[in-house]
Amino acid sequence: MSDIAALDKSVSPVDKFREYLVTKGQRLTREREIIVDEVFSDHEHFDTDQLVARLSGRSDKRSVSRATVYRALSAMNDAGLLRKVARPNGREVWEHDYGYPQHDHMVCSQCGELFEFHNEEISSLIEKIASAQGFLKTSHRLEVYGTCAPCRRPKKRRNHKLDMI
Amino acid sequence: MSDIAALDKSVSPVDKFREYLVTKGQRLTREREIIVDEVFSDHEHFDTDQLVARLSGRSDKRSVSRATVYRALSAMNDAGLLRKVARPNGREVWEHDYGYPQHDHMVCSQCGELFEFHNEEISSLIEKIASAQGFLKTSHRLEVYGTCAPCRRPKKRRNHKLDMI
DNA sequence: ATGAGTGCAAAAAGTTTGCACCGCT
DNA sequence: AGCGGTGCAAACTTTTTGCACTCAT
Repeated sequence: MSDIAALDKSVSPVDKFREYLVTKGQRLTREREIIVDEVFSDHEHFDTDQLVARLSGRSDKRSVSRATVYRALSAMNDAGLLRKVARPNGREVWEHDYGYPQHDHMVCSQCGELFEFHNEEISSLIEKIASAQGFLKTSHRLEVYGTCAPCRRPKKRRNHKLDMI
Repeated sequence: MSDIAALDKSVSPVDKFREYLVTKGQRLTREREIIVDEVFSDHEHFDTDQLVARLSGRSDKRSVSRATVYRALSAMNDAGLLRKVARPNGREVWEHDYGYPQHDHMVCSQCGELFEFHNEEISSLIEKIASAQGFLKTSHRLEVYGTCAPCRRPKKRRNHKLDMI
């Protein structure tokens, strides 16, 4: 059901958002469209402030205020377009939840890098455990912490994102 | 190794904390001891503000300031006594990580209730996936979202924590 | 037209920090 | 004495909100 919709690439993120907004009696404004465009222009993880930096204070007609970005992200989250994920150092990060296969994350405590992985067994196992307790699962969030392969071989120093804070 | 220590009930949280502090050249002050006592007096999840409310502004000799509570929680986290977990509605919550068996959480989106569960299969599966990618796992955090059993039978209204915000 | 949406600035919420004073070792 | 710790208040960071104006339907 929702899985099918989520994998149906024929409906663009913007259209998906519009569909959601309609059901809520809300509108797809120019600002919201700009934000969706920007957010889905690549598959990178991003935090709210990064997005605000990219969108606000522009000189052209594609500038959006901080408040509107916050409001839009919240709506996109409710619409199923985005979800919040792992924080390499306490910060929340957004990622696409629509048109992107289900996956989880490994977070390197050394360099802060995020690694995505998908495993069917885990999903079904979680599903099984939940239903066994009468819990109706809608989603899950799994983060594995530790040290990534590159950081485990200390040949030379690598990019320590965590140090850059 | 660290698993063994974590399950060794002969070392109290306070002692565990002292051990950690010594290695850091820090001290187990009266305030820190009060905080550890309070935090380990029961197994409930709590947020920082709740703890501050219980500890600051007291008239007796067991009053601790907000800043000190924040500083102590951070240290206890580093010491392995506490860890942050699921936020039923965006808030971070603390729980015991020391002397308490590994477990994960199901979060009810309806009432906000947290349900703990433990499953060995999941842990080993995660372990397997991580090492397959050369990732050295130290810990994980899994949250399952959905609707809990009580909230699924809509006989009558129940405590909606989420509404109380 | 009309109700939702936007920008701006102020306010809230949550957490950190500078500093003078306190106390353990 | 010397260094870490505490309390307090100010500063910060991040997110939310009130309000007058704008715009999508």
